[in-house]
Amino acid sequence: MPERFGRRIPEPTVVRLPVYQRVLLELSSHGVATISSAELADAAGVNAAKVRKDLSHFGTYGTPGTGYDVDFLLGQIQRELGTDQERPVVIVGIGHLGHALARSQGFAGSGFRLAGLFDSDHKVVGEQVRGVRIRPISDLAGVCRSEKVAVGIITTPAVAAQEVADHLVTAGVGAILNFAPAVLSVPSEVQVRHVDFSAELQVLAFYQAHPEAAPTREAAVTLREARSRRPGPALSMEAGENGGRRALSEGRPGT
Amino acid sequence: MPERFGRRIPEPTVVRLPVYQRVLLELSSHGVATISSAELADAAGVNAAKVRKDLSHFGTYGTPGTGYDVDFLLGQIQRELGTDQERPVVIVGIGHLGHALARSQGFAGSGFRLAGLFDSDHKVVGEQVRGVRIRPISDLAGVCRSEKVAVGIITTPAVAAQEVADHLVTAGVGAILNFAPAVLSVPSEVQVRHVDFSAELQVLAFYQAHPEAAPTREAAVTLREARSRRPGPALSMEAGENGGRRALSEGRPGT
DNA sequence: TACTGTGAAATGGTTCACAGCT
DNA sequence: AGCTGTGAACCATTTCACAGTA
Repeated sequence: MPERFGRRIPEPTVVRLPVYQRVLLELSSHGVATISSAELADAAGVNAAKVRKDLSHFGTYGTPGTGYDVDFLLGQIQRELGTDQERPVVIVGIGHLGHALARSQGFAGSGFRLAGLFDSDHKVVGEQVRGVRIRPISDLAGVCRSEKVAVGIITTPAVAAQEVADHLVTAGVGAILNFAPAVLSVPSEVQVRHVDFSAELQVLAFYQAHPEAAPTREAAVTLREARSRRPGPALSMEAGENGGRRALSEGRPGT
Repeated sequence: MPERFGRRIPEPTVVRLPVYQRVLLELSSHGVATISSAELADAAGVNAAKVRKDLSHFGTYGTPGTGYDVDFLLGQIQRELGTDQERPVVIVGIGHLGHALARSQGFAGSGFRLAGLFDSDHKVVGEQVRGVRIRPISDLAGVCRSEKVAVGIITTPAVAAQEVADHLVTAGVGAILNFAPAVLSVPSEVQVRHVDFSAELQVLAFYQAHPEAAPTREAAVTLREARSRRPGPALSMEAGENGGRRALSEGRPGT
């Protein structure tokens, strides 16, 4: 029996769920009906054991001898991730990056809704991005409370980040995605994730300068390659012209 | 003796290096002369043992009984990260995100130089961002080769990402920072790091929906708090008015 | 005394390998 | 025959705890 919750879910597992979700979404749109852990692993750039172990934390979703039903598994993952509900988020700091995130496609379809944009600069307050008005920081706490905002995104300069985080925490926001290059100090019950563009560049540069110190990476494979490297027809980009849903590696049709 | 290279450096260690660097940069600008592993750990949001183990991979930089010399340690970390050299990078896909990254401060001071901007859209080709002209993708390989580009940044839509990655690899670019929501398939000697904004949001949402499954986080502390929680004077924002460089937790002056 | 550097122990995540199901 | 789910083995990283040094 799978470990039906109460248990801790490893962070690396949770990080991989959105990747599986994306692959399954694409497979589903191509009319693929079932997929094995090995194929899903190829497409996600991980290995098959990891896929199976990851999924086993949530339930028994596969069928021995066949694999996983794409649409069913997709539904389960979306349920776990809460992609079905709409979580309100705010972005604080509407510079170029804040603008870019506000306009990105990452919200719709991933279960998030832009509940507010905030900036301290009087010159941008009042502007609209995607139909959402930019408000002054003084409105932040009020909006977070009234809209029950779950996640706050910080895209301010580093010097302002801690102050904004304090406002968010005070307003009851329980999760923060921080793009500012600063370490935030928040109560331990608040979740924080840090996205640091220049740190990522530096990590790449480091391993480039010291190849002998580099970890060995697992090679990923495109969906098309995942299919062609295993027995089965090539993955067509025109979804299922034969009408029926297919397994990713069923026997060649018409032979 | 510290393990003087040849050895593998754990990825988590490399990821923390830029964080230490940033903290030390700030300490240095405040005129702080020395810092203990415990204080650096507080400011970086990690624990002291981790700081010491991380640094031990590179050399013996500390002084028992005293701690680390801020400027010396900063210099060593910058040397390890190669922050002293200027690495040329290109950005492919100059939408809102590409624009934002091109304009960001993350390049200068982190050891990177914008060597080229590329987009497939004829409408933006020819525009300038930060004095760098946007060129067509057909110029990509040529520029990468002639400028010896080390790192390629992909900020295209997901569908274009693999094709761009192929171009970069062909042109000899050995490291890719991928912002597109797609798993890239590249030769194993090419380093890839993936920054996925909406996946990060989903991870936060997941742990918010399942608090019982959440990992327990280590609480960080601001530089100011790091100092005040330990015996010593408050960290002043006006750098060293007493002229001399100070330890972060030296005894109270004038008592 | 106060701190670093580091073996050794503990933890946590990954991979193996196979029993069991379809 | 083929593939899942999962204990057990393995490996990497973190944390402990302390000998050694300024």
